[in-house]
Parts: sequence; structure tokens; C-alpha cells
Amino acid sequence: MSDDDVPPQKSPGPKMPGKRRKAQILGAATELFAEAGYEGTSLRAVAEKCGMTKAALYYHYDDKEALLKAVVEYRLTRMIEKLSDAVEGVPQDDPLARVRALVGTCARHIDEERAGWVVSSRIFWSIEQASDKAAMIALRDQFENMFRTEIARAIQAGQLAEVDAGMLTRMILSWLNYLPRWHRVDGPKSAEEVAMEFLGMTLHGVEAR
Amino acid sequence: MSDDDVPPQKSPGPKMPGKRRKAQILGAATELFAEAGYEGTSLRAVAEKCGMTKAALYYHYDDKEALLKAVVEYRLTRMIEKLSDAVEGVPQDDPLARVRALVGTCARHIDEERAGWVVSSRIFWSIEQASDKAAMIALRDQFENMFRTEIARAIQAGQLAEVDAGMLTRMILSWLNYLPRWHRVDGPKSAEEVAMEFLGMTLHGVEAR
DNA sequence: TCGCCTGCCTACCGGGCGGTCAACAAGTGA
DNA sequence: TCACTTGTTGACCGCCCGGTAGGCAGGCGA
Repeated sequence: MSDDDVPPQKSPGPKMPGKRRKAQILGAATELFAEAGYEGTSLRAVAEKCGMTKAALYYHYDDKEALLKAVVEYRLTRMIEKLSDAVEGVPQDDPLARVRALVGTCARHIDEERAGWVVSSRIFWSIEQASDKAAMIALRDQFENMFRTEIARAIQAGQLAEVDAGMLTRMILSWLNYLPRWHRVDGPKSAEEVAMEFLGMTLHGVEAR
Repeated sequence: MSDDDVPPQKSPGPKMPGKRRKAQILGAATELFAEAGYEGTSLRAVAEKCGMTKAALYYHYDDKEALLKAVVEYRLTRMIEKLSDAVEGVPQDDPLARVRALVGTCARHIDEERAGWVVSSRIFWSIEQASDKAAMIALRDQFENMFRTEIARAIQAGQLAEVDAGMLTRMILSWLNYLPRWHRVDGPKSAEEVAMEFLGMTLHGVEAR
């Protein structure tokens, strides 16, 4: 992510504004967690990637789990922000268009912050008993409900057939969350294009008529 | 899985036929890997779950990675077998019915061997440079191709609309693989029911007409 | 000028990790 | 009876893990 704005720096580090340091650590941790998983990543590796010592990490974050929590909450918060912005520009009386906007924006965001999303979406069932995962679960539910709400409204408005809104939401979120697993950045289609194609197939149906 | 057929046993273990031991270890490792991840699981924990010492594990498996490989290959092999059986009972000239059989069987198998499938589907991108992941990748491709083949045939036969077969395959496999993440065994619908409902929505489309 | 807060370092801790080794008990075949 | 194979044990190794303690440089406010 953003670790090139910090020169390798001599031994007694020239320090850094604090806020920037914290963001830099967050970025490094995000990438490493995504690559090797939470348990597979050592704090030494995170520190090294930031050009600092492991001990210095503890000045900014209480412990390893706090770092993980920060990663997940940051990404989820940003995702929710982007989705809110996207949905705001679409008229309320066209919930199906809002669903389209949500799907497209979500795919684009997943693509842009691939590592962060990989970590976040993996977390919810890999650490079952985090001390205060309540905050994370609340964010995840908020994220999911943005989709569920518009889908339910589209059904009510007669734009979608009378299917189970929860089921349809889960189906759409399944292939959205699964996207970064197989989609390649250098592939022929962008993540957003793929998502819109998936949505198109889901809406129109793939059975011959 | 199957660890209740072995009594806690006294210190100098009464031994076991070897084949059974190996299967028992495989089962224990599968569950633990699924719960805490590969890196998050210690061989001591696996051994303890089997009522034996860590050292004894090394008599049956070369090292930790070999154990992981065995878990993945076993589950994938069984899945492919079941899918082959399922597709065999459906006439070749009805590829869409074969797709239905594949989806239903796959969902049922995922549900039955939840832990194993969780480990397997997580593996392909969590350890990037396993010494000989070629065998695992071959199995995964074989698995995916069973779907792709029948889907492509259904399109050619005019049973499905002329969509991109690869895209449709990925979409279906996305929600199949994602199933064990959110589906609860004690929920109102079985995994197979959910999968068939998803498939129904995908085939007929959810847009109002 | 002095004291304090920030940001970081070196050095260290106990413990758990994956993995090894020599020994040994129990069954098996000659 | 004896040699061999199979499955196991307990003790041990070196390493690296997450986390801590104490100190120190530099900027900043009084």
C-alpha cells in the first residue's frame, strides 16, 4: 500500500508524525495478513516492512489482536462509506438501480483494497472468540443490511420477483466476497465488469426461453 | 469426525492397525485446521486429539505440510467421486439435469464434510508456494471442470442461454464454496435446499417480468 | 533553560513451535 | 526361540513467537 513515502531511515529513526506511522503500520499489516493469514504473520515481519522495530509497534497498538481489529474495522468502515455515497446518488424510488450501484461500487472497492477485503472477509469465522468482535460484527451486519434493504424494497416495488430477500442477498454477497479469490487484476475483465455480468445473469436468468 | 472409536488408552498405547490410525489423524487434523487454520493449529493439538504423542505423528506423516496435503487431497478426491457417481445416473442428453445433480450433490457433500471442505477451499490461495501443490491444483481443476463441462454442454444443447460458460461456472461455484461460511446446520433449510434455491433463482432470474 | 511528552531502540523473557532421536513394547513369521 | 517390523514414547533441540523493561534522542511549551 503506502510504505514508499518513508525512506529506509538510519538506526535512530527520524520519527514520524504518529498518525502517518499508524496508517503505515495498518497498511503493512493488511498486506501481510492477506498474504499469510493472521496466525501466519509475525509482528517482526510487520515491523520490518515499516522499517522499524517490533517494540515500536507496541507504542502504536496494544497487541497483535488490536492491530487485526484495526485493519478489519478500517476497511469495513471505508466500504460502508463508499456504499452510502454510491446509493445517495440514485433516486429512492428506483431500488433496483440502487442495487446495481451497490454491487458495482462494492466490486470496485474490493478490487481497489483487495488485501484489506481478503483479511476482513476471512476474519468473521477464523477467530470465533475475539474479545470484542461485537464491533466488527455490527459493521459487517451494517454492510450486509445495505444490500438487504434495497433488495427487499425492490421486491416490494415490483421490480424484482417475489423471492426470499435474505436468500438473494446472500447469493449476491457470496460471489462478491468470493471475487478476489479467483479474479486476477491483469485479467480481461475488471472486477466491476465481472460483478455487473454476474448481476445481469442473476436478474435475467440463464435458462433458455 | 471419527475419533470416538479409539478409547483414551493408557500410556504405552495399545497400538492400532496403522490404516485406522492414519485415518484418525487425518480426521483430527481436518477439524482442527478448519477451526483454527493451518498456521493456528499445532501438531501437539492434533496428537492430543488422537490420544497420542506428537512424535508418533511423524511415524505416519512426514511433516505438517504433508498432513495438510493429505487432508485436501482426500476431501477433493471424495468430492470428485461423489460428483461422478451423481452425474452417471443422469442421461447424457439432458445436461441441465446433470448440472442440477452436480449442484445438489456438491452442496450435500460440503454439508456432510464441512470441516474438510473449509480447509480445502481455503488452501489454494493461503499457501502459495507449497512444494508440490501441483497435485492439489490438478484436483481442483478437475472438480471445477465437471461443472464447466456440463454447463457448456447445456448451452450448446440450447437448454441454457448463450452466456459465458466460464463466468456462469464461477458464479455457481462461488456461492457453493461460500455456503459453509454462513449456513448453519440447525437452520431452517438444509445446505442442499439452499443450493437448489440459489440455482433456481439463477436459472429463472429474479427480475420481475 | 528545564522538564516533559513522543517515538523509537536494544536487550531480554518465557513459552510454544515444528521436528528429531534412541529406545522399547507388542505382534509376526521362521 | 529369536530376529524383525510396527507403532509408540519421553526427552530434547534450536528457533521464533508475542510481549515487556528501561533507556534515550529530539521537539515543544513554559
